[in-house]
Amino acid sequence: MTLKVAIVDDNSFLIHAIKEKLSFFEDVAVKHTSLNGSELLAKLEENHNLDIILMDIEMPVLDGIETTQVVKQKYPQIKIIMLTAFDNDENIFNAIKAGADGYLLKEINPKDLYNGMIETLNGGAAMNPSIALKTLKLLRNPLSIENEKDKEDISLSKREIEVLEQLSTGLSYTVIAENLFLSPSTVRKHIENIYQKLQVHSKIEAVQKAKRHNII
Amino acid sequence: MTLKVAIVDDNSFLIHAIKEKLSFFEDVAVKHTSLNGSELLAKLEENHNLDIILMDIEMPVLDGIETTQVVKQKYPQIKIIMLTAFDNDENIFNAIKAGADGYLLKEINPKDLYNGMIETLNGGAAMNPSIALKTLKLLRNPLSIENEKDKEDISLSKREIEVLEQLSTGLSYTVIAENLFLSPSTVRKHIENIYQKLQVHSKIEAVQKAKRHNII
DNA sequence: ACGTCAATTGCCTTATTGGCTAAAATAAAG
DNA sequence: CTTTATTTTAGCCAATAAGGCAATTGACGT
Repeated sequence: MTLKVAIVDDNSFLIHAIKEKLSFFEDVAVKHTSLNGSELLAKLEENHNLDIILMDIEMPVLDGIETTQVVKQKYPQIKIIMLTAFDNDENIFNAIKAGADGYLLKEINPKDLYNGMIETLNGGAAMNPSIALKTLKLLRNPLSIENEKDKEDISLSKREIEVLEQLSTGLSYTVIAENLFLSPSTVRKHIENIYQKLQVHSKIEAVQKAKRHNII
Repeated sequence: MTLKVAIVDDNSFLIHAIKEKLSFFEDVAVKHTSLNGSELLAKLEENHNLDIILMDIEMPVLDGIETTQVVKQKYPQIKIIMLTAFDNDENIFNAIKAGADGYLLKEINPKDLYNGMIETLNGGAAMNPSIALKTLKLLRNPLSIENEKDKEDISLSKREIEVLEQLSTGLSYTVIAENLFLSPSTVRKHIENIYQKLQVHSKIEAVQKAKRHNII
């Protein structure tokens, strides 16, 4: 069974270098490469039969963090390993939050890269030791996590937040209606509006997005 | 320059096994071994000229976590790698908090153990990929750190966890089926079984329970 | 008084979900 | 090579969710 890989990097020389490293391994097939996140997403729309994406972070149009977020949302089964030149804390943490399954540095040798990919496929995480240390530090220092520039301002009304709170516990429309002394129709309308504002289309997405934005 | 190592483990057979693994490497010298934390601390009082301590967690008298804390307090320059049979989240997190520089599993092969030690000495962190994954999960989901104690043993199959992962991003049955190259019926059956095992009756509840139990 | 906006409710239609039963194909274990 | 567990598929049915459209109420500020 060959390993289906995609590479995303705005530097075509580096793409070539990575392909070179992977060329040593018979069971690795580079399906396609992209110069930025949007290009990758377009290709995934066509065909998402991939095992691993090797992703750069600094890219124009759509960077590696945002791309990771989108890909993980739509195709959680595809493993994503960040493969980047820099290893500053913010990048690392954001990549992890976005759902990256590993974080390696570009100067990695072919064998380690291959091993990392295999281990990731087998349900582990590929990590450069220096990166691993940073994650340990982040864990020791939970304060450093709380956090940065985020969030477009999403303004939900008081009532909408109440509904969202109930939603987050897994209750059905009718039960929420009973709890808040409303008609089911009202609850549904509120939820409809919440979906609008959060730009989502289901309970789970709404709850998760709200949690990420600290609304609930 | 030889690497000065100490081993702490209450099982003398395992100490022997570790020494065996290290014996392949010329530049590694096992300075002394101890059967528990207090014994180690006593030896360090005499002489703390050490590079690395390989430390078990489960030990009588003074366990690996507490010992790590004390050693790191008194001799922060000594690197400590937890070398243990178990990899439950609580142990990992506590070891990290205590100041461990790495976390490996006992079934590790000699070469990886050696590499891990070298990388730790060079300012990185030694980490088993499965452990690395757990640290990532802990970072993504800081809440799961607290609620570690109360986990009834929930055993989901590999496939069920995959499905659950997809569920957690808010995808519908049909999309999950597409992503995993399954029929929607299969996905639905898996989800049904997941609900059984988790004792829940909806997507949201399943995802939340799974998160709390650090399954995803 | 007027416009705006949050909150409220209803109806209709389609899509998705959850529960139940049944069974075949694989994979893992002994 | 059986036994066992996992993975796979399907069809049926009731309940729930989601999206669109229309409309009423009350509070707020200008």
